[in-house]
Amino acid sequence: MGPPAVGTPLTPPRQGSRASGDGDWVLHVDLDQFLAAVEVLRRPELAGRPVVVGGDGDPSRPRQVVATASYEARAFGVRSGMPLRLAARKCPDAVFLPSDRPAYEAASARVMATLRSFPVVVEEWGWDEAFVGASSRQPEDLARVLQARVLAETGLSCAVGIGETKLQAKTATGFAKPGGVARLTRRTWIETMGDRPVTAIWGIGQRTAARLHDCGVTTVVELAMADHHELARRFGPRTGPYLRVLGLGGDDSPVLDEPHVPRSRSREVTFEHDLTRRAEIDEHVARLATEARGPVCSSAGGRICPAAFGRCPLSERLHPS
DNA sequence: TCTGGGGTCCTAGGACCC
DNA sequence: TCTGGGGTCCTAGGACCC
Ligand SMILES: Nc1ccn([C@H]2C[C@H](O)[C@@H](COP(=O)(O)OP(=O)(O)OP(=O)(O)O)O2)c(=O)n1
Ligand SMILES: [Mg+2]
Ligand SMILES: [Mg+2]
Repeated sequence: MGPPAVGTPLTPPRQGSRASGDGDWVLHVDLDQFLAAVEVLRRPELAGRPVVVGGDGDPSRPRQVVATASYEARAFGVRSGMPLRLAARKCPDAVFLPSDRPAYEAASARVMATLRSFPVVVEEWGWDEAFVGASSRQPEDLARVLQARVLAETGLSCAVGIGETKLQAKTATGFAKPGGVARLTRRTWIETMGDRPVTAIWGIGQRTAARLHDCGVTTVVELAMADHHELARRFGPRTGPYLRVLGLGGDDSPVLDEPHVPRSRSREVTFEHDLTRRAEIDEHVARLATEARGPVCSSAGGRICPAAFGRCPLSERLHPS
């Protein structure tokens, strides 16, 4: 989440048209151990076992990472983004599986279709999550109905967060994992999140946290109380004040049901051994560019990015043919 | 153990125009 | 002859997320 498209609301989250009017709620649905769950669905004998999905599924090969790990594998310390070989050390008995995008895309589509079958507004966010805008006296009841329907239709379980803002709902989902329902509101935001580090907020990572630390802001409540002039000076006229809005639990930006229109497409690959010959590099760059561009008649652009870890990635925008 | 691949949005700065 | 300020459009790169 970046700054709001227009203006810079400095007031605390307020009642919004769709987000937080009386009886209006934002729900955030996030599937549990998504890729691993999809794999277990097709191979039920894996249920209860540590499962690690990532790369080509061969943990003896370098330059591959974990996409996700089942909760059983997480108990051994395996996490998304971790080198596959490290995962194999931490959990030698895990079942390692290659990533199968088409299967996950199909599962994701079924989940989204299930959510859209309700009289609610659905905003997809990535493969395995969605914001749901709904009017409900008992949002927890609605959450459980959504969970039951998703499970019945797809065999997948999910957690649901409830809030007056997207940020509250998204954050609440973390407390609902796995399979549960949790609510976070303006009233409970500071008591729940106040003492946590600013990185607990969706959209604030290590770099921003380090810069905030330089101006004495470490926790969420400190961010919520920070001087927005100071933040504006350090982070810019839009980003600075918006950071404080995040500290306060987010704004009333609505759940949008517009069909997702991809902004970009890209292809990139990391080679087991660095490429050294110029001709070889050119060959792969050309191939990736062609793949990114897609079918001849496609009107989408894309990026190529010949890069090595720790070096400068180079990229260039491609244009519709 | 040695760090993927696919995205999103924002900002800075250059080109160009008035 | 030099210069200003503002606006729009574009891209590379940064930061973040799943
Ligand atoms: N660094 C990451 C993080 C996530 N993913 C993929 C694999 C995950 O299965 C999926 C969803 O991400 P989540 O953060 O929602 O993680 P999970 O759904 O796997 O687990 P959780 O139950 O914690 O949501 O996105 C990935 O490829 N690389
Ligand atoms: Mg998930
Ligand atoms: Mg997710």
